[in-house]
Amino acid sequence: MSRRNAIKAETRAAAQAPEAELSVGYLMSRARASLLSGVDAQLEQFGLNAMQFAVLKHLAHGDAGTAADLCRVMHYDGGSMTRVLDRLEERGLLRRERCREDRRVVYLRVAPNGRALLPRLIGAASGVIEAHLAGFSPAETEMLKAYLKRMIENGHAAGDNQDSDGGKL
Amino acid sequence: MSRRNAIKAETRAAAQAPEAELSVGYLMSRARASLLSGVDAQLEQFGLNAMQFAVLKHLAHGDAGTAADLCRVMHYDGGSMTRVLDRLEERGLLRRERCREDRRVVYLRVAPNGRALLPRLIGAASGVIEAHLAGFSPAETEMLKAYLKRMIENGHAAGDNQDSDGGKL
DNA sequence: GACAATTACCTGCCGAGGCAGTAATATCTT
DNA sequence: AAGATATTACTGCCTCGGCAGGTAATTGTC
Repeated sequence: MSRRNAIKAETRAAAQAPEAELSVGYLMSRARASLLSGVDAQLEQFGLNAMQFAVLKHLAHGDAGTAADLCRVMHYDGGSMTRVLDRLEERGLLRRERCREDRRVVYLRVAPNGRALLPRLIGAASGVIEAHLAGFSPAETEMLKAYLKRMIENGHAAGDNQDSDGGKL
Repeated sequence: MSRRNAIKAETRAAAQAPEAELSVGYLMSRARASLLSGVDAQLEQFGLNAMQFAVLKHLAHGDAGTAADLCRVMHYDGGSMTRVLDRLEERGLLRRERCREDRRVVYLRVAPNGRALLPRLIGAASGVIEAHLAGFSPAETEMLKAYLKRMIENGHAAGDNQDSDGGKL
């Protein structure tokens, strides 16, 4: 009944209304959601989700050796990280090993299982990203990444959220 | 001392490893999170969050008149939408009005309160986005948006997630 | 008119992520 | 040495968003 498909479609050539930039955030949310759900769908066959995969990848790559490092590198919450690691350990893809010199620390080691699985995980996840970047020239992909990095740095500078990494990413 | 400092940091500058594209998703998540938390922080003074604001804006702009329309336009879950609308109604920014011809439908009307508040909300939210886009030329902003739209369409085509809109966006 | 299918809205449930607080350990200050 | 501070990992608690189910109302089919 009456359904008005009133999608205004935002005459794109027109003057920049003050809320015009809002669509950037909107588009980013949508693109990210599509990416994420695609990766999750691909990884479902392995019983993992995107976050668990990302953690495993960072660990295998040597980006971090402890949960705290991982949180700093990935800008991720410590409490949630504990639960992600629990899951990876349950799955037998990861081992926790208490450090002897500093008994607060728990070293994280990717189990052989996890290391063996990783290539397939990377393949599945990369496939989704590549599909989303279909038609992008390498230069365009780099441009997109550069834009995103600039936005992140701008947000960082604006103090919206802060953390004390050196800014190297 | 004898701490482990195992952070490798691995300046991986070049060579497109298969997981290189993964950083696109990573950067998008970070940029979006920064944007979102910034907007939420700005809107906190009004007792609203980004989603509630977005809904109010869409309604005021005439993009939708019912919850179902809103969900289609914003690609948002119906159950969650109910709760967002509950909150807006509690705050007195929105009125629900049952349709007489089709008693399933509830019309959503922005209350005078909400309409009066909206400019300030838009200002606060736009400020955050503008801060994140500092240094972007209009052409660059448009380029970024175009990239994001292409990614969304690609994801749509890949069937990662689907919905039956005409593909106009 | 009776039945199925669809639509709109709402509710319950679950996983995910952020935040605060805790216990254990290590480091710094006095 | 003793207390204050910091760090690591972990645990509740909260909100949010997606999904499945449920009810009411409309539409379509026979």
